[in-house]
Amino acid sequence: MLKIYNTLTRKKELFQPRVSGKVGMYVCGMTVYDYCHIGHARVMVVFDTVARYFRYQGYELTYVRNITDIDDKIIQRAIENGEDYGKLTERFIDAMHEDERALAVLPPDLEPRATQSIDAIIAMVQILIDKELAYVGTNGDVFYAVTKFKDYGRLSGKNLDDLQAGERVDVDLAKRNPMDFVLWKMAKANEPAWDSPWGLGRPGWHIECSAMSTCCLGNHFDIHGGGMDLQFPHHENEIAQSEGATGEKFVNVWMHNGFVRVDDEKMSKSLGNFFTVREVLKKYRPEIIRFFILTSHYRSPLNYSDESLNDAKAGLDRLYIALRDALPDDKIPENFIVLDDYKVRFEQAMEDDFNTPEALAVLFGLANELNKAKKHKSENKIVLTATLKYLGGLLGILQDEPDAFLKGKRHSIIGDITISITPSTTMKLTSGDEYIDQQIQARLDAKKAKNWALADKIRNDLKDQGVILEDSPDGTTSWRRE
RNA sequence: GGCUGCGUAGCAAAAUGGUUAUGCAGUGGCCUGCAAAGCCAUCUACGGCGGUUCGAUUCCGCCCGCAGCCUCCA
Repeated sequence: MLKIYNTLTRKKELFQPRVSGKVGMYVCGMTVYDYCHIGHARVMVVFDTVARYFRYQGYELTYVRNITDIDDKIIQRAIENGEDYGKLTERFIDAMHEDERALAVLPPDLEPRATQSIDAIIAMVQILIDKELAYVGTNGDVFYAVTKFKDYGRLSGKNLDDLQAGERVDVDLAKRNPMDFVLWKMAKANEPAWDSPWGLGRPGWHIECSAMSTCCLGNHFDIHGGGMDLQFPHHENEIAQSEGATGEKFVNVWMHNGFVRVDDEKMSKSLGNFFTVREVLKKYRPEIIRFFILTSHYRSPLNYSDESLNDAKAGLDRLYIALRDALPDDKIPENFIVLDDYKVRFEQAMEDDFNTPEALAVLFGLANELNKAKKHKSENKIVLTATLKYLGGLLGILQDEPDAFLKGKRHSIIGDITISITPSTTMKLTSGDEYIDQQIQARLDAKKAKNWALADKIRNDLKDQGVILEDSPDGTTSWRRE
């Protein structure tokens, strides 16, 4: 029984798909004028995890995540760069897809772009004008008349009187009401523009999402997601546009993920306190970032710091160490069994509004059992390993070979350029590993000769290079990177 | 100012009206030549004040503190 917190009702609700066995989910994606930061990574990972879980539950999911590839910031950045805006957005779309692959985020089923949805946008604006929910302002821009939509403010718990009392809205003389928002914006000279009944221009941001979601999923669909900050005005405006245009209910469940913070402040471009995914990938491997994001509930704030990333690394190491040497060749048997009690606990956690921290606690419990089974040479270790890896897979983690993960460089071997590699290839063993094996052999010889001083020196030297040696009871030595 | 939400041990982070969260770190033990890893044990908690209750970290009220939104933002 899957329960999801619905922003619209501020309650956890039992999830009931509109059509039995099917789910339509739309998530507001990126505006592509710069590299993705960790906040964007959180949206991708959170909703990827949600999508994976729906599929695991047997739902036929259509997951749509749009791309905003035309807006003021894109135009401004293109001018600054002296670059064609289309070239600019192509570059950052490619970069986004690289980041996505690195984080083991499965691509959405559909990825509509605003610039490829202009016809649908114009059609929707026209309907809103016909229904007198929208009007052409004195400057030629088309605006939505907010007061004409009776439920305006319901999602964000605001009402128009309060908003106007806030007095933080620029007074735009072209609008009838300061809260009215733009649906179609007239183009200035040399700006990218599309022909429309109201003249050359481009769509407003909010109408893009209404048009694209409706195009892909129909007038009424199950889930709409995005960051907390989109609640108002973006999602509020989407409801006004879509319900205004179609006369139908727009979305059943609204899901909003919490922010990534730095020093207790929202990570954002405007504050300038953001870390891009590729920056962080220089220090930490992609799976560590994904694990870090999953350590907190998706609606809670997530504080970004080196300390928390190091903790994530340590936790993930523990899981991989448990998986290491659990099976003769690290291969899960073909017809493996998943231990039911762990599976049930894991599912209970996930079905309680996607409680990934709790789900991870189940994995740690499993790791503890597995370590004991290994110690006692119990055959149970096979089924425990299979279960741990299987449940980890549902979260998009623990799919690497344990040795590849543990011996992989702490930071990705990818420079600025080649992040477009899958997580497992980033873990490829490097040539320096032969040297490590030689040193381990030398140390084993020294140990045999009871030359502890030499043995310890070798171990300490390797430690200084970030390599940790671990002797096992059978006389062999394994190693991993710090 | 209005509207949301949050405040859990050294750090991170869940659940819960009475019973072990979990991870990292610390302490003691086992294991080890010594370590590391692992296993066992263990110390640190529920912002403050009231109320409801046999009993509240958990429900209610007030206060304090923090964050987000009210303008583009995941």
